[in-house]
Amino acid sequence: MTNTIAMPSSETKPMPNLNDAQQRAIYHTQGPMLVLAGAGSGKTRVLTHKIAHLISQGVDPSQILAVTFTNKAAKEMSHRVETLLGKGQDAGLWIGTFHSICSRILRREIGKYQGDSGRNWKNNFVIYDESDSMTAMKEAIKALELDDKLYNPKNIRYHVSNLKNQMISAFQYASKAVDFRAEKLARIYDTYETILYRNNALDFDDLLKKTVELLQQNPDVRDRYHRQFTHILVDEFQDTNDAQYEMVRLIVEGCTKQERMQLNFNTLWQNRTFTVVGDVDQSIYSWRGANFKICLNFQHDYPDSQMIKLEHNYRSAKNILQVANAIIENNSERLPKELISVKPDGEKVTCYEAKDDRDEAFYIIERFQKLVQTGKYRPGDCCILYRTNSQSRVFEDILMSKGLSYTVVGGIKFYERREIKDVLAYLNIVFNDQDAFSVKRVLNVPKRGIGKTTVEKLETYANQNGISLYQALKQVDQIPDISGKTPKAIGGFVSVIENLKAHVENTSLHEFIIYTLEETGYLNELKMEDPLDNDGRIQNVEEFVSVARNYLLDNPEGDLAGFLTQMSLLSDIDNAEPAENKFVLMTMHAAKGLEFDVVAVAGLEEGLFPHSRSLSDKTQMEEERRLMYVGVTRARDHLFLTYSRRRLVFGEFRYGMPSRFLKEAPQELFTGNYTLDQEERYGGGSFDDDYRGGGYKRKIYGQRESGYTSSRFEEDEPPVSRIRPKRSTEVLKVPPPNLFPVGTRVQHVKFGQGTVEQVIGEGEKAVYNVKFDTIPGRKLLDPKFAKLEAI
DNA sequence: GGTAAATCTTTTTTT
DNA sequence: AAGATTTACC
Repeated sequence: MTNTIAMPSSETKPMPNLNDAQQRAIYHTQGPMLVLAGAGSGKTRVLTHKIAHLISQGVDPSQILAVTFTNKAAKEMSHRVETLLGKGQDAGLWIGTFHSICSRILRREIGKYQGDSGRNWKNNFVIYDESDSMTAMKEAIKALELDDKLYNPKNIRYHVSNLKNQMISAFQYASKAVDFRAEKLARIYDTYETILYRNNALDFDDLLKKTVELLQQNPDVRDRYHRQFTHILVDEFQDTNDAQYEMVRLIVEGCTKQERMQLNFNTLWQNRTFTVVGDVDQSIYSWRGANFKICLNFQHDYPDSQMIKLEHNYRSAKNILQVANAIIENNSERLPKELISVKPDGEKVTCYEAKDDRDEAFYIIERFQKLVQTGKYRPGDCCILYRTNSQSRVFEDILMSKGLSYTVVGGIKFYERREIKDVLAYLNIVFNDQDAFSVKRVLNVPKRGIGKTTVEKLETYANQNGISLYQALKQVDQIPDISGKTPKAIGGFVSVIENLKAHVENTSLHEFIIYTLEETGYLNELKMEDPLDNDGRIQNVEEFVSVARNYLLDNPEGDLAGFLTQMSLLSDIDNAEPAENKFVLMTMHAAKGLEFDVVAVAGLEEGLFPHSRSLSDKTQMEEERRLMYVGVTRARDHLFLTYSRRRLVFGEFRYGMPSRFLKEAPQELFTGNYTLDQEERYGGGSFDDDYRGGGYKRKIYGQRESGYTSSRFEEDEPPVSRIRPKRSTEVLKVPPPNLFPVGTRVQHVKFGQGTVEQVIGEGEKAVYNVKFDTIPGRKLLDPKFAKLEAI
């Protein structure tokens, strides 16, 4: 980093190493501004310098609100501001994700929030993650005695989440319900809300929605934050959703949407900064409610806003950037822009066709090793990117077998592990004993002899008497049906919790967690279960204690509330320690905002990337393409793009065609063994015969021969697909292999037209998973029996 | 109420 | 193929 520059004392003395557009973005501090910042254009630098500039101009840090996309980005940004200004100079700055900023506001103000049907949360609310929210949704559907086949909890949760992101309440949704199903949905939504309310819990979407409603309902609260935050900056603006935008708008303008008409923007913008930074081409979270049209509409919402484009890319070699530019040009919904690379051409982009997923992993890892051997790169500079988390497995297997160390970012998150959730459940109960989910989770962990039927009786009693589950536990003696040893066991649990409650005040956080682990007998049970800690559970629990200790070191004022909040909102990427001796693996979503010298994008196959769920929808396909753009633009020096002819999914081989994204790039920028042309691929001959080696290509091929022998022979002739073993001996007309590759449009006599989403099994035994346009769900069809025609 | 066996489900991306 | 969840039996 070249950030050893002193801050200028006035606006007339520009900072060195910043280009003209960057400087204009930094020094414009009056009024709204949209910064369209392409990948690698120094967006983070602009934001940090702008914050530092504001503070150096006398703005109190507590007047600045900076919103980032991840907690890690927040941490990094405040660190960089400190580097620019000196330690502690940024004290009081509000910086964090929308979710963490909203929790901070709600912890203070939720008492003033008026929920529907008089539901008023208390400030010791707990935050439910996706799985808790899922449990609540299942409970809601069950409570209404609805069939969870017809009302799929996952589906409905997704639907409710979307409604919340659009600020639509159950009540509002019910009033507009047009059919029977919508009415039921509204009922489920409302029941779900009731369950969360009874547990004094909020889900992720509530953090945003309830903050917005709080600000709408209370002019005094709104005005307080409006006065405080005179300088607001939002990063990754293209991934903002409606609720988030409305929250920012409420604080920036200090008025409701209705009052907005009378607002005098001329006076509003005096000494007020509102800067949003984004790149429409990198909008990859629409499935989470993000709406990049907010970005496109910004100038319409704020006609007096300034707009600045950062179009110089300081990150990627020219060849890499050209590939990215060529691919993204295939999107129609975008603001035209061409990123200009300031770096040399660099090497050609390598495109590799692997025999299978293992071959692909071997190839990438060996190429990475070669680059590390040159001494120019460390393993930590090399990153493997993929579409789905499940793809990490093959890479991990092979890295492990080679004895190489690696970090997987994402996937199973630390705090989603069973033992961590158990400990967190105890802490949650101490903090908020209304949280019935946590009570249920650990009531019998460690085993206390309290079973399912007992829990059901307790719940019934609690519901009948309008008390919380924990209150019911306390009154167990008055519940007629529970007898024998059970009341004593329950009493034991209650006294453990009461004992913990008595200790929480005067014990430091990590000591309290250790106390909890011992007092509850949880640690003992772990030790009994697995004395050698083969599963690493004890280690994870110990790690958790360290997490708490670190939290206290970072936040000297921190308490249980703050710790629990942070634990709920922390994502895996936030914890990812940059270790220079470890290869990095992650999804392209997780890679947003990061950069690496060496990058491989793996699994470039139709149906995987672009994902099968996006094949038939133009909007979704464009989002996949933006994701590809994000992946490619992570690379500084070297880029590998790979795909496999077949891959093991759910224990079956699946066949795919090379991703369309590869074909969208100018082929003269590629090198490698690829064959993207379908006619050539199926014109006859095996893959190996088909190989047309040139100098460089042959070298790769040679490596492959020597390096991947074991994988080639072990897997070359896989056991016959098990999908249709019974009929396989019958003499039938055999369709050629991959008659209908993934993505093919097909016609069926009965079902009409559809798209092939998967090919399961090999050649003649292949069956095709087809999504028909008019029928919900997918149909598994065998062309030997079903009349299928490509159209 | 607890265990072992059988069966179902998973893989889109995440605050 | 692996994990989670449900069921069957003690």
